[in-house]
Amino acid sequence: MKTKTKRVTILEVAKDAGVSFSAVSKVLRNAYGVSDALRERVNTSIKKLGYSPNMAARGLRGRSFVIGVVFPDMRNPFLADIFTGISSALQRTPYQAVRGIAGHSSETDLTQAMIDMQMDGIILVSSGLSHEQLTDSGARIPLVIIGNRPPAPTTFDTVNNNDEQSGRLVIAHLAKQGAKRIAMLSLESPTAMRMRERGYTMGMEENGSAHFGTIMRAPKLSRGLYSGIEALLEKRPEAVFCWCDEVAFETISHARANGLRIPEDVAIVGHDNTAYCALDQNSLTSVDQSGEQIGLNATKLLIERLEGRRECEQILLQPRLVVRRSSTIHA
Amino acid sequence: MKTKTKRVTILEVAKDAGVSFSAVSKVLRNAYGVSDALRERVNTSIKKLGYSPNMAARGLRGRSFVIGVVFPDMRNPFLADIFTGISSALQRTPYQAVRGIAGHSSETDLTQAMIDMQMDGIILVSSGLSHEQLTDSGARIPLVIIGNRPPAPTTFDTVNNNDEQSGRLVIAHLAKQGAKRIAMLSLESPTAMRMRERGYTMGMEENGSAHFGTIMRAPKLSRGLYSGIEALLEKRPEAVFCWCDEVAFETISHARANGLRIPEDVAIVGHDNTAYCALDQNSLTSVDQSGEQIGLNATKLLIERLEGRRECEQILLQPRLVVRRSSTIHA
DNA sequence: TTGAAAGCGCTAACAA
DNA sequence: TTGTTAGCGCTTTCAA
Repeated sequence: MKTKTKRVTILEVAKDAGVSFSAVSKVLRNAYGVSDALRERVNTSIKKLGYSPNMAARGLRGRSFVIGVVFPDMRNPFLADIFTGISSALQRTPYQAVRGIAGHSSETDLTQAMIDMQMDGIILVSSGLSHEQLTDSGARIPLVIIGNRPPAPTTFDTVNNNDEQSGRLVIAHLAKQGAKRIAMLSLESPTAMRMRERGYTMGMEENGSAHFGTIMRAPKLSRGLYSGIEALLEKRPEAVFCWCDEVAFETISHARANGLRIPEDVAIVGHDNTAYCALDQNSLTSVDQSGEQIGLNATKLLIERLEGRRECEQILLQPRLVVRRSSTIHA
Repeated sequence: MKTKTKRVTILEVAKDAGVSFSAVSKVLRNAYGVSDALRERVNTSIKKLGYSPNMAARGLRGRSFVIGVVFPDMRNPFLADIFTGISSALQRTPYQAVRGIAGHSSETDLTQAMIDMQMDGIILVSSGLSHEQLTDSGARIPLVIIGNRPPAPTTFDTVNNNDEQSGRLVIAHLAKQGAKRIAMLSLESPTAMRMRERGYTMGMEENGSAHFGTIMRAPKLSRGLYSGIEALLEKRPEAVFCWCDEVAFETISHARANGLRIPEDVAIVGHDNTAYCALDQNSLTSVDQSGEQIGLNATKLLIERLEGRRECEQILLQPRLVVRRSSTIHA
């Protein structure tokens, strides 16, 4: 077995600086009662020896100053936006940098693993966990949930896009252009999707076309989606509202392959306004929910929690529609 | 400050099972000299109490059984493939699950942070670090580098796609269709790109069209790329070989926006064969370098290292070309 | 086959 | 203002 290279410890720094090792710890923690001279001396030694604190040891006693971020997968570029928000929010705080963590194991395992690694708090994105599981996790560690709206959280905070609003924005936009037969491609698990569907349904009702509505739900891993999209397109809807941009891109692909023109034969709208929407070959109308803002807010909430807040807080952000060619029926 | 919920420790398990706490530790580590009866009893208590070992404390003494994965960013879907490979490789080993970590801080900081968190080893993907920095890191912690081919590594292992081959495959394919003026859009930092460029150059020479070659390098964050692509397209090359699919998609977008037909006016080839290539609106010819295989191999190497191997190893994988409409000039 | 005891590197009372 | 002293939860000798 490989012998790990010996690290510089707080003890060696203390010896080098000619002080007690707890003095070094104090400097590290910005604790009270350290003279400038001592601080200076210690800092010099730290730099000289290239010391850096051992997080594991640190976490064993107090806080580790590391927060964990759990993503369902890495493939959705929208998640990257959220992470950007988290990163920049952390930069302005006295806290250590983020460590974003994604994995393939089950979310419960991952969350547990993070607790095991002494993370101070966790941000869970688009989790498929039940309300009960979330409540349980929240009782064990400070927790912020993104993209999931449980009825009445008691142990954790949430940050969400106003998904009803998303659905209504889309339907209003399409209805204004005269569309009636508007279908929706949704997703099975996260509760945020239920909200988006509700917005869609409300919109359809306001539009007086509820009768023409169809919601099709796909399982998370967009496998069986293919046949689903084909089947949906065969019904010749005037427009399709897709729960995320990736699915919308695929719908565009299928429509084209079947000789349908976009938006003349079928208008398509996505959600998240990810970078690819702007590409000429997609030119996809999409709902922008600012992942960066979401990440920013989630981090803010988590830090407040770590600092002592006990009551739960819920944040709801407003989306906006970015219109492009894919839904501009009458140009 | 929030008081953390008390965790179940090894001590409580010991009490519950009526054994010494070191006996529990032995069961946990599958150490020698534990009777089946004792093991049984301890395991029952572990399940009953829902105990799970504290990684930080464990890492303080021995191995943490956690390995870190550093990605340059989250936006390239090819990186997700690599992560898939790493995950599945770890599933078959006696080692703990992976924790993939991505961040915005500098790579050196991240690597350091991982060492601080007691990770046993690190996989660095598409790192921009210098050979010296890599050598230094490799001396401190078991290290595997992906997508970077330093001349003669002495402290770490590498797994790479045969990037020269990638370049040659593309040029051969285009040359066979009569193309001469083939441009390449490359990237500044990682050395893997230098290899890919070399393959391109060699291909152009074999094709007798070295004279017509142009390599344009973009900085990592595809910002200034836009104007670059425009400028490149204005020279009206017959084909453009892009260092990755994302850039190829953007090139397609610009070409279309400028009224160029693909592939009649300009053929386009990408690299990585990511999922979007197959979409009808892209139908992008691309080099497949199997991220999953790369991740798998990297993990294998890292585990070998952790188990004691001292000599460095280099693995080179062969790419293959997946032809689609974007480069089928004569259909 | 089991258990006792000594740390790993650090934080956070407490004493000096 | 500084240093002393307990641990945090675990691994790993070494005795019993």
